[in-house]
Amino acid sequence: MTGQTDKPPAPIVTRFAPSPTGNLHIGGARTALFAWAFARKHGGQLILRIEDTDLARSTPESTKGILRDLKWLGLDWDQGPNPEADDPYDLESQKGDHGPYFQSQRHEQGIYDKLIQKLLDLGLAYEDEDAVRFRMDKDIAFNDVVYGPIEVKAADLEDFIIRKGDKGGRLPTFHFAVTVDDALMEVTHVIRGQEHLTNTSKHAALCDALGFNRPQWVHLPSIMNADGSKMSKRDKVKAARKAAQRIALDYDGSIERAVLALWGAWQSASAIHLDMYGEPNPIEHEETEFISAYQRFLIDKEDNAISLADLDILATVLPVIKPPEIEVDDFRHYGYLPNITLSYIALLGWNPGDDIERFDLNFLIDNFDLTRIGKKNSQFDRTKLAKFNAEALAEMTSERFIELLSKHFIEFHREFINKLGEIGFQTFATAYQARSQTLNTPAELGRFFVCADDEIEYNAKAVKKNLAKNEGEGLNVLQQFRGELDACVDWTADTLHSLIESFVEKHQLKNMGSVAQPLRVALTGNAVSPEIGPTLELLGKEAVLKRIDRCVETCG
RNA sequence: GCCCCCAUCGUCUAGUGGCCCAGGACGCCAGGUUCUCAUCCUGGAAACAGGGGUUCGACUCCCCUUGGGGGUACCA
Repeated sequence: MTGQTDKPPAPIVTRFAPSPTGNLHIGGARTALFAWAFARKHGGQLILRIEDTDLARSTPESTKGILRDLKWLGLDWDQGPNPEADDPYDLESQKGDHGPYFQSQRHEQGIYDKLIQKLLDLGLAYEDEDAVRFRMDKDIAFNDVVYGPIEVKAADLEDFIIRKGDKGGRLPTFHFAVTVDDALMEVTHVIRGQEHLTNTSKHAALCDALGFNRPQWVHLPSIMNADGSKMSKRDKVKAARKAAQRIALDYDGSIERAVLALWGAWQSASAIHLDMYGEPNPIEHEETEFISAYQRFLIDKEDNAISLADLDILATVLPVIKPPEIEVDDFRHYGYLPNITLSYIALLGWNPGDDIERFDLNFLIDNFDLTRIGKKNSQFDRTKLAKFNAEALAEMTSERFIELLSKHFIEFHREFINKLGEIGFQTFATAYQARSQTLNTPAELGRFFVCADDEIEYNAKAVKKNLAKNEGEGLNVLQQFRGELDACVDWTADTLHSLIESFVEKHQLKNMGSVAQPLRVALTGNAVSPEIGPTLELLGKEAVLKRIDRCVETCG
């Protein structure tokens, strides 16, 4: 009996190894997702390792941000920093037997220096001023699971730095640290972005020199912008700056005057808020804070990415700024659901092989397969994501939708909750569920629910079509129906709906729209709102009558 | 410049020599349902980058061109 041949298969170990130089990018999220799905599919392990060997750019805040973003997405890991720990750097709290999981800490433990010395002793590396270089003098061939066999000739290779000099704190470079850590942590599958494909020859050579087994390399095609350019956080700055410059140009190109005008707008908006709610605007800014945020993003330095906090400050008075979603946190901000975002990005470069596109994470785990990863870069299609998101929002129970929406609004659109109250907010949520692409949609479309009654601006086209046409037919209906509303004692959606129905019948009007449309213009300034019943109920009798009177006065 | 990689509807993709006058999804267009918007239903337009080979037969294999991406850092 030779049971020996039936060795248990080697456990799969994957890792996600971001460098903490900013928030988690949507491309990074997909890399993490694939590493996660592959490990889960095979009952293996996922390691989270923080590659903070760039002293100048790495920050603890970025590490925390990445942990937060992964948590929001719902991705977990078996080894690495503990997301629940107050200080993720704390050695005691890190999970796993192959720690520490921060490269800066591994460096402090001498892990890299010991192996660099070994290479030096073997004559495979040499000192170059205060740095150390590795000799690349042989042809290198390796296999990539996605891209197949790759060969690089020695002539095209150069000796490269494996340990930085004093300037870089004598830390190992990325190439050295990844190779060593992947081997020491017993990683079997290195899943990462395609930008590392060419450099993999360095890692293969290093593995050989150090006597490590080479892992399986799995390089993923890149995710690009809709115009085919590389998707990067700079896009956000570009969009914001463009909008800001457009505004500045409206003020004779004088930035100082644009800033003053914006600040004025901000202050009057705050005053209105105080007037409406009897309490100060929950988002408060100092004048200096506001101006410096504005100036920071006008500075023409693309690497200097604007912070989300700065954007928030500006976005409160610059509704025109809607930067493209690039980072995971942006998607949260704009109200996309984490699981939908994940299943959508899974489709960028991977598919289950049949026509199934709507699937959940369990389906992904069951069906994920490295051989079905494509080679072509793909462009990120926000419209398609939005559609998937809208479907998910529409399908869920209204209880669930209310729960998610109120969570989102407490964080980002507090004023709606303050104004509508708990019960009103539920009605509001239900009214918008089927109309929402994201959790932000109700805030965008339902602005009129929270603005002051005398703040409604009447859209000329809507007025013409629904009020003025046929010698003021709509206006007449509006005035007549106002009497019915004034007399209404049971101010609920159902009653109000019936009220319109019987009014239509009594006056032999064409349909509900004959009343609902003039009402919409009076209440919202436009011809669009949720169903008229709930809209009336939410606004309340007093506001409805006030708005009708003002509309008749203004448009009559 | 040099090196590596990639190439099917606008976009994400299915397709591994005959099942393909190329299928699905998002978007788009037209019509229908509807109090507006959205949803929903029905239908439609829309692609194998170009040129050479190989083969009885190429979207599928090979070569070239073109286009795109990446690398060429004491960034990762």
